[in-house]
Amino acid sequence: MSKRKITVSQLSKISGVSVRTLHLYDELGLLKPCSRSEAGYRYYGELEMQRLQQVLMYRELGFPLAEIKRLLDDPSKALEMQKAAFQERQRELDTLLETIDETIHYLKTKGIMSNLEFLYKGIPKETAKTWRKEAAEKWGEDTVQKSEEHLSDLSRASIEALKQESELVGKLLFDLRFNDATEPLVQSLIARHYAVIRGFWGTSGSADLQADAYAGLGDLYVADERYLSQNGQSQPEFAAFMQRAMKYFVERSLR
Amino acid sequence: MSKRKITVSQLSKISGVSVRTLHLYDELGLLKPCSRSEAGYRYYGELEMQRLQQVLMYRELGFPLAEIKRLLDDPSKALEMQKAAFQERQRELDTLLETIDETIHYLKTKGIMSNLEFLYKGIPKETAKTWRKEAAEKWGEDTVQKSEEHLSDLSRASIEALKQESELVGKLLFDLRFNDATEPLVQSLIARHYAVIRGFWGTSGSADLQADAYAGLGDLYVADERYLSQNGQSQPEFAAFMQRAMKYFVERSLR
DNA sequence: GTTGACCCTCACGCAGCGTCAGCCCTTTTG
DNA sequence: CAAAAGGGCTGACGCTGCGTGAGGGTCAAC
Repeated sequence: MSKRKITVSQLSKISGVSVRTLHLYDELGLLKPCSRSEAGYRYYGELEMQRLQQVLMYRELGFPLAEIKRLLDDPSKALEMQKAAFQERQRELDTLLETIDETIHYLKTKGIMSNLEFLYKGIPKETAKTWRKEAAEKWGEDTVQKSEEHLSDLSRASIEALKQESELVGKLLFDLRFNDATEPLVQSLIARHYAVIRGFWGTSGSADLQADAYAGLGDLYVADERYLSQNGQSQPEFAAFMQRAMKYFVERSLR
Repeated sequence: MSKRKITVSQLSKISGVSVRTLHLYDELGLLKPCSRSEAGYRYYGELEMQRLQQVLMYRELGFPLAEIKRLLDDPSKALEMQKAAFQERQRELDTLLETIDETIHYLKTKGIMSNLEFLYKGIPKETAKTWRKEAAEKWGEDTVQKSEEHLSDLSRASIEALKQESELVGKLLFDLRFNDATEPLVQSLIARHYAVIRGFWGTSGSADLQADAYAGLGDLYVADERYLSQNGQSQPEFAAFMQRAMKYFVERSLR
């Protein structure tokens, strides 16, 4: 039973929030010190630290302070709040999936997909659906062992894949850096690169703006060699190649 | 050349921002109407709509309005802003990877990993590194065709995998719903379930709080049958099973 | 007793809007 | 043709979640 009380600044240092914030939380009744000295000094105990953790957790989830107070003061609301957080996450994932669908649709209608098709010949048009089915088959065989082998990989994979993909596309393009920037193979890879970059950026903004931004990135590659350096070696001719290819891609396929 | 001008409320409806916001942006010089009627009415044209899109794009990326104005008014700053956006995304991905590492580390030190190991026997301890290597080998053979087959899958996969994983774990647990909630196999799957849920929620908050939240989720499953319903059929005994298993897991492994 | 390092309470300021109020303009309706 | 309805305009104040002082007490050490 640690009985030690802690001052504002100490709590501030421990928790990472400012003293001012603690003052405010006190004022709002969100986090009151467990005791005060005669001089008015605030002292916090174990329970207060726990409560602060809770406050910060919900704050991170985007809850307004007033709501956090309600939730923490009325424990019967606990279920509600779990629900909200959970559904929020679900919604985010759904919209992410939607934007990917939109991107694909966008690429198709803009005629870029036809460009890509020569790479994908042998694979049916509805790549997305194919992917879904393959995944379903792959993961459908739910013998415990087999599935479990993949299990721990997946959440890592989900993020890692994004980085890997970007690296892969970069690698392929690097190998082609002495080719003509306008030839179909290069351009189809650039289209893929574009999609990946959109993935990194998020997908807000109109098509036009994305195009501008993408073209700008090509200039950036030339201006700042760090972006495309490999093993610490800058690759000026690769940068120039990318700039040409991206520019051509924007002109031809995105306008 | 569409010459049609548009009023505030119309632009508001199209773009989804409030009229007040448009007024504010005008005042700040962020988005001025292309013309005004004698009565002072604001009229916006094509260019203004495009500019608004840009503003909203950078706003979504978290740029303050003042900075957005600087960026858009001074085209020479374009490179800087691309840089910022790009690095921001990179940083987010990095921290995501970190939190996953932390989670794994956390599970290990808490002794849960030892629980899981019986499922992973045959696979070395450093699952993460193994995964990295496997991926490198798999994608290292960079003959264009082979790699390209996976390419379009990846960005979908990254998000889909998270959902798939959660569904898979749920499915496995469902098949075990008549078993004892405390037996090792069930508990190791629950541990996985816990990790996935953390993934959905994000990973803020202390270990204690996450534990509380997780236990609470178990209650939620029982309280609201929609969470665990399959094909529209609610599964009360499954919910009860999950509640037992999760509760036991929290008591045994997280306290 | 004095010097710092703390602590306190106002109180103002900031972004990014929401939300009136009070008034003018334009379009529709009777 | 006039009146009502529906926008639009410009202030101006409010809100959240703090940062950043000012002005002043307190506490431990020297």
